Amino acid sequence: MAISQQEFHDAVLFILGQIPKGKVTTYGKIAQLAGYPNHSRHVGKILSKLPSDTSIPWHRVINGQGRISFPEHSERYHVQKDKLEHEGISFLNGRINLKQIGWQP
DNA sequence: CTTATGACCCTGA
DNA sequence: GTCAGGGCCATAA
Repeated sequence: MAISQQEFHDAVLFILGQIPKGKVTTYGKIAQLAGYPNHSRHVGKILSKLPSDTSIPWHRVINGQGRISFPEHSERYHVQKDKLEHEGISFLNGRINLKQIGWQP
């Protein structure tokens, strides 16, 4: 029996729920914690399929460069940035200091 | 089967 | 610090 992708999906959602308010993490980190180190892209894929009314804090996920993985002109970028700033996370030149507010289990 | 795409990551220049 | 190249894996055509 092949590895269940449902497990990966659930693991990602569970990990997202563990991220404390005011902290952020990266796609690769989530994939790693879920047990699939090389599935960073799939994390984003899962998030892209989440409904807009979800209670999952998807906005606490950014890329390894400390940047939001959306073009600055896009609507999603501003939504995520607004949510993060609302939690007290500060942006410096469009970037987040992962050293400071990067979540570590 | 091969290509193309995607909310990515690591390394080297 | 930024940028480009290669790698990674699942899905769609």
